[in-house]
Amino acid sequence: MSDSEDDRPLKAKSKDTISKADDAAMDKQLPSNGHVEPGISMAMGPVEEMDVDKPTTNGTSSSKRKASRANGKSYKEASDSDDDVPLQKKRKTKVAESDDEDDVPLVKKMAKPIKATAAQMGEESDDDVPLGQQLQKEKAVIEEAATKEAQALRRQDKVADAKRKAKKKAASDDDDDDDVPLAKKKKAPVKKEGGAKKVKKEESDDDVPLSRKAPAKKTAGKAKKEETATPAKKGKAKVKKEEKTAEDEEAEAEEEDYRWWEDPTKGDGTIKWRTLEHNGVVFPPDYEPLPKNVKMLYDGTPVDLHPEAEELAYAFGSMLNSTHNVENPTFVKNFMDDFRKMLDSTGHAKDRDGNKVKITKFEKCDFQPIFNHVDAERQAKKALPAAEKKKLKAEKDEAEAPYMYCMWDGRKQKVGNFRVEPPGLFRGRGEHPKTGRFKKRVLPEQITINIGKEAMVPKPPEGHKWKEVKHDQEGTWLAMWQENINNAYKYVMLAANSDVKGQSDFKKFEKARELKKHIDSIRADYQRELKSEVMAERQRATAVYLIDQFALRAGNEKGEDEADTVGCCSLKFEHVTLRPPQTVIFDFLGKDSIRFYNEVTVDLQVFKNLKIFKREPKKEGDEIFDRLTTSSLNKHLSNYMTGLTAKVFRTYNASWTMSNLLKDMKSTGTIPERVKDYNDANRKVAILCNHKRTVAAGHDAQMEKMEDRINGLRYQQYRLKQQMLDLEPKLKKKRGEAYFALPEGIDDEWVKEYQAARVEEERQKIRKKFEKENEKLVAEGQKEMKTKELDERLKVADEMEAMFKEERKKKKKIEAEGKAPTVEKLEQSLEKLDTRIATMRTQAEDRDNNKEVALGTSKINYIDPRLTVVFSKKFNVPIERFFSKTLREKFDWAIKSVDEDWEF
DNA sequence: CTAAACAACTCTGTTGTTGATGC
DNA sequence: CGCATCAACAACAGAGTTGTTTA
Repeated sequence: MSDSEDDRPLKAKSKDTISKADDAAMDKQLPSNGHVEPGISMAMGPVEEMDVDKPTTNGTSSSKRKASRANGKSYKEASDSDDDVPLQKKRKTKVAESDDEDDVPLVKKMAKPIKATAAQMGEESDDDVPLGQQLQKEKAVIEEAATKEAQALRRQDKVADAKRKAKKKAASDDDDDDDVPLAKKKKAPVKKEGGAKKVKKEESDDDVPLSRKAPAKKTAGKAKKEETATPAKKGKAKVKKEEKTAEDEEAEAEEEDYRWWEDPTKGDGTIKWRTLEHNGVVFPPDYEPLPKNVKMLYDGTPVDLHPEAEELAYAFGSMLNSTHNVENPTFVKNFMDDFRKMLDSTGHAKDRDGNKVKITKFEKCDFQPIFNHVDAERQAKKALPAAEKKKLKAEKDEAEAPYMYCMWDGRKQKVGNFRVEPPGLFRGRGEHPKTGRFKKRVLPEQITINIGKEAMVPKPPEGHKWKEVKHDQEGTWLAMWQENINNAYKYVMLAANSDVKGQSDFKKFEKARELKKHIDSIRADYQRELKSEVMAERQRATAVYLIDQFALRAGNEKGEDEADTVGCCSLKFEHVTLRPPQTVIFDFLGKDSIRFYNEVTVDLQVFKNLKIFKREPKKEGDEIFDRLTTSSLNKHLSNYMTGLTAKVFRTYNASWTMSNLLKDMKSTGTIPERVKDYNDANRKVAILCNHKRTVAAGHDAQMEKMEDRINGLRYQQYRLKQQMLDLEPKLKKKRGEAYFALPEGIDDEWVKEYQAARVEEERQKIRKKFEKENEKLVAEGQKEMKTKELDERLKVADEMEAMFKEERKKKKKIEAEGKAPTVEKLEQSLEKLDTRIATMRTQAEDRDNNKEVALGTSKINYIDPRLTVVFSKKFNVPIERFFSKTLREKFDWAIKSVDEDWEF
């Protein structure tokens, strides 16, 4: 097959269309070319329902999905033999062999009859619904799908129409009240102006029409409101700033009872603010050259460096303890490249006699002196008296105070990241090709300021000027620059607890909730399109399936100079392994180079499709979805619902899962237990989203410690039992040998060690106490105690040791302890130990389960906070147990807006 | 008309700091 | 009660997604 028209001729591509014969061939489980693992069918057992997901028509309700994900079992017998059904619509759009042409225009494709759906629906059986009901349901769904499709078509036309109009009309701003997304309507004309403006500089800003017609009209109501509110508040805010005490802050919070989420004028619209005042950014401190006596060595010789070059050496030297970086060849190579370049441009290193030293080889560089110096400084800083530390912090806080807040439409708002990122060595994540390169200091000349037209522009540092000052009301950023490694944009924006961020967060979750209304038809559609003869369509349907079912990310294309990671659309041949009959194994690096590994059971059709997409001549390195891009996917999704994109599915599925888990929960028990119930649900969502973390360094040790403590308790139980025997030997017969035996996992060796540890512990305790008392005595000017006294005291431990020894020798004769011991009393202690062991076990399990799952990300970004508020109210757990202070501020809107009946 | 570039925003795990806890 | 330890938190900066503009 020749791919001559393709830009990347080496990449194999799928055919345009899939013939019936093609499809049929895939049914014979030829080990063919689809990289299929030999059949290992998994045991299939009944799967318990985990949530009350509304069953969807296709038998893949998300409840089953989740269950199958959780226990790795399939939920459906392979009963689906769709390909015997004649696909009557053999309407080939192209000759099968002509490759690489564009696909049929979307409209044409959409017009395809939905008969296939009907046929398919008929054969798939939803095992837990009676047949009669099932058929009815299916019929309804098919009809719905038909309507939806028609709607989608109409919508599409309209959008296209609107776009054409917009182009013609340019800046004219009349609204026709159709369902064309607002953003799109507005964006086109307004951005035109923006584009033109961009060429201009600050001084010509005056001729830019600030009062753009459209925005002015749109926000008229809001503006009025603001006019009355602003002056008063401004005045107060200023007074507050002078002496901001805790009480003031509180009073302010109380009077600031603005509920934007109830304000109908807030929300969409592209104008984000009317007035904006802020003080710009904080620059990192200038580089302070190292003291004269601290120098890096080259080939054993201390060398002098130009301060700019020294800054690089400093950057490398100060992270010598991070072997992960410093011993990474890419990191070292990139660093040395930049270091040498810097040396070339700033003049070479010199030895103490002023002779040039050409630094070339990393092996000859010794940064240890720099590290030692930095480390000493760090220690010194750490060792500073508390008062001193406090003072320094107060000074810093005061210096930064002006940058912490801005005035946004007259309201005081917290700024998120007002500090310009300091220079340093770039640490990409995963195997980033640019790791180790020097991220340069950002100069004011690179920074663009975005601020209100009337506001005072913050002064750049002495002798500098800003790159540009903008008044872009459509942007929510206050300042912006580009970093030199990837030319990535960096923005200074508001903090998460600000109104704007809250609003967009709110919108995000509302959008996810809206998806609920469309999800059934979307699922029905992709089920049908999984069998489309048009390759692009089939790939798209399969991708949507994966995104919906397994919470994959969209997966944009990535460049050569980025870490090699993928998402759904960019999955490659080697990332997906197929194991008949219908198991798919995903194994790839996703965002942040986090491994995504999942063995899942998929619909037979999906399995077959993946096999087709992997067909020859594709091989490792080739894309599975070669006819699909994230934009085409999102474009398709947006036909169902304004603003629907791949990422919305993640939000939707996460919140929907959480919602169902919480709905069914009857959390009783203590508050910690209820919190744990919540966290368990949280964890399921985190696993769904593949939110991982590296196992903490001390985790294993920690687990061992816990295990040891549990065993200690179990040994205590054993001793108690032996004591019972001491009191009542008959018990041995009554309860059986096993009852009195050493617990499993504990042997004589362990006991010996355990006892030795106890004895040692006791000794330490005594010594410590002794020393302390002595110190005190000295401090009071008295004589300290003799070592004899210590020895005397240590006798307690000696006795203990002797007793243990005796015990071990006699074997199983342990005398009952305590005053008036009875079997009953011992029994009681035994039970107490039982509960302690149980709680400790769950604690240990919990910790172990959590070792590589990060709960925070899903809590902060995916789970609708209102669900947490509902849980908190329903089960009477203070919200503080779930949301930290900052999170409570971020989710203020959620905390104040729902009662316990609210549903996602 | 694509593909790359530009732009702006969300999401992500790690790191440094802080506050609670246990001894 | 003072101290050390450790977990929880907030800050951080890199890595995605999405949409628009330009070559």
